[in-house]
Amino acid sequence: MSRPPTIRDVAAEAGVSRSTVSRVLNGGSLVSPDAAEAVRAAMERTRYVASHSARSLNTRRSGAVALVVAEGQSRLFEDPTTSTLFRGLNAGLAEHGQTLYLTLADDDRTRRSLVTQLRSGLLDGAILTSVHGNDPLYAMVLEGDPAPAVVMSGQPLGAGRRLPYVTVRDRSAARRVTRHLLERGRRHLGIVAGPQDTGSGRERLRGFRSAFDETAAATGVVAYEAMTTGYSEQEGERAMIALLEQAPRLDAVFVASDLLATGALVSLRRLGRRVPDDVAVAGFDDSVLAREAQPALTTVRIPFELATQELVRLLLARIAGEDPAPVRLDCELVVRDST
Amino acid sequence: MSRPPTIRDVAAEAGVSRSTVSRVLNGGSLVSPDAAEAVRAAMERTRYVASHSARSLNTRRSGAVALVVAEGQSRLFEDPTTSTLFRGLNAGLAEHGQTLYLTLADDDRTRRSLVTQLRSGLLDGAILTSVHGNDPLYAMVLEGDPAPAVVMSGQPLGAGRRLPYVTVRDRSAARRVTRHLLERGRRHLGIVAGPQDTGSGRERLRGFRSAFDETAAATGVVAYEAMTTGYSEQEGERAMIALLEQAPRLDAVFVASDLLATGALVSLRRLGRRVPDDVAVAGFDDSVLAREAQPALTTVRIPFELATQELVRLLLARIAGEDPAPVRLDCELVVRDST
DNA sequence: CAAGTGAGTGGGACCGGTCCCATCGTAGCA
DNA sequence: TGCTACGATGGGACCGGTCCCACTCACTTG
Repeated sequence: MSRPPTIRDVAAEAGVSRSTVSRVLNGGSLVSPDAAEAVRAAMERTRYVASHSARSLNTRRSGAVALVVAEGQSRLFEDPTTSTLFRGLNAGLAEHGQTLYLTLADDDRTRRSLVTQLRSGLLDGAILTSVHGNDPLYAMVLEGDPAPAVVMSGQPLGAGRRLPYVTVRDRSAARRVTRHLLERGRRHLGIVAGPQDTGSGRERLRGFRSAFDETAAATGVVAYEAMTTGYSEQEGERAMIALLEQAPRLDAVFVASDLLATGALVSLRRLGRRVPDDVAVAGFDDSVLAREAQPALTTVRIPFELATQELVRLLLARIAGEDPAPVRLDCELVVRDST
Repeated sequence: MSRPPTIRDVAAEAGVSRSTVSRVLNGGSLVSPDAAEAVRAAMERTRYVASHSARSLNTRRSGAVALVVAEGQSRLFEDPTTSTLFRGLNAGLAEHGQTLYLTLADDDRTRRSLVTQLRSGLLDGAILTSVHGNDPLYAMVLEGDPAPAVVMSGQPLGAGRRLPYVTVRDRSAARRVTRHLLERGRRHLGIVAGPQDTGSGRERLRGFRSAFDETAAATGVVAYEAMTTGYSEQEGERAMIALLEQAPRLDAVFVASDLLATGALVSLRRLGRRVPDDVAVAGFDDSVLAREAQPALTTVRIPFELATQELVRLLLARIAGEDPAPVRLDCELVVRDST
């Protein structure tokens, strides 16, 4: 129960000065091999671990960043894409010596708390995800001089537009999916569009509409739309039912996420529609759900690996005080059994 | 882009000493109303936020703790119980001025990193969950003098037995569920038991067996068992199929979690068994899934609120250097439509 | 009226690192 | 051989708070 050893204890144990110990801790340049070895042995013996607060008081860096989920309703990680993002960022940031934490900012208390953590230096920065509309969080993290290092996963709306972000080209991907359904000869097209107060939700709907307007409207194809307020499986089930009530002859549907599409499949099965024979179904994300689905889902592959790398790059740049440009990534259509 | 204000700037602005500012920051006892007001106004004007590292260097407290998910395979929050735990702890800890982060410790790198964060003072403590078997993490967090403040959600096995923990009385709850199925007149009992390298998984199976041995074996009732290695929905689907192959005349099944049970329902539906007419199904947790399921699941209500409170209490006690006793909580059987 | 009391305040030391500068010793070079 | 250059090292100041102690001053009390 004695006090944990400090750098002075290690120095005494190794027979060198604290400066030398500090140098070993920070890469060991300008230290003789003998001294370095003596210090390492002393650290081992004393079970020394550097004090986080003392170090970060000088460096003005904590080495910790947060992935912030700004959405309250959701079951957090119900959607495997969030989980994928978390793991990817975790590994990517570790290479740069940063630790990643997941945290929630879905009400006034948690939002305030997050901003304080950023301003007080507990966190070096944050990556925002699942932000809806013009979330008050945007204004809060844009305030101050310097403003906290915050980047956005997905395209921000409202005040958040001033944040650096990484997104995929949702609109053009949605166009491609829609054209694919038309090429399959489908005539009664539907979309289960995601929440219209998120960038991806809006863009995917726009892409669907624009592909329809361009190539389909003239040829007598009809289109139907249903919206959701989130990306949960349950909402996918409900929206699919609503869509079929509106359009009983529906023969193809583009669903704005794989998780929503999983729900849509449940409803279709329950209502006795065969996929893809009666209704073709396409998703978005190419998450594990698309491969596991029965039948396997045609979907859009988001380049998660690349997106993660870019998010890490943007965040580190912001922490370094720079102002990086937003990133837009291309997606790939993955055709499977459901269309 | 000027330096953020320090306590000295605030003191100068308010015309008092930094001691007085510090007192206001820490509750404001022994400060005259005038001085307190002047300081508060100065903090407002300078947009002062106390440096986290400077503060925690003195207090030896960071005010941050982590909820650690030690399981690699899972989709993190697929199971809503983890999400519930996270939100509950978040709110409970906030009342004591602690922030909660979620973090992963499922491989060597992340385990080491966690322990360093605890020893360096970045984190004051941690709550472990989803730990399997005799995870190496146990040994790592038990080492040191003083050992880091770590408590366990769920009953630990292996070396972890020395950690304070909060668990429910899984065994007696499982007995109650099993007896309930028997009282419904079912004769071909099955269990989809959770992972046998977790405390809850083992205890729920033991409870099932003991209820069977006591009351059923003599009366010609038969029992079948299937195990899983995790608590995912997919494993529930697979285990249910395996169980039915082994026991086609099965007429009741106790599934060790609601998420597993959701999967079991999928398989039963696919195989044309009606619930509860052909097969009665009971789950565990009373998560949102149980209420949403078709039909609504009979299950065991875990007192989440109480469990969360107790976890907070145990963790704070550990942080304060105490050695609190483990906690075991009673559960309640909730009968719904599935049995 | 002197002494005691306690609220309110200020300042120095300190927490445990990092950073910068001064110093030392030796190898390299003219 | 003398001077320079540079690798290696030590020590003081400092990061921005908290803590403790000393001090003032008004007010109570014997």
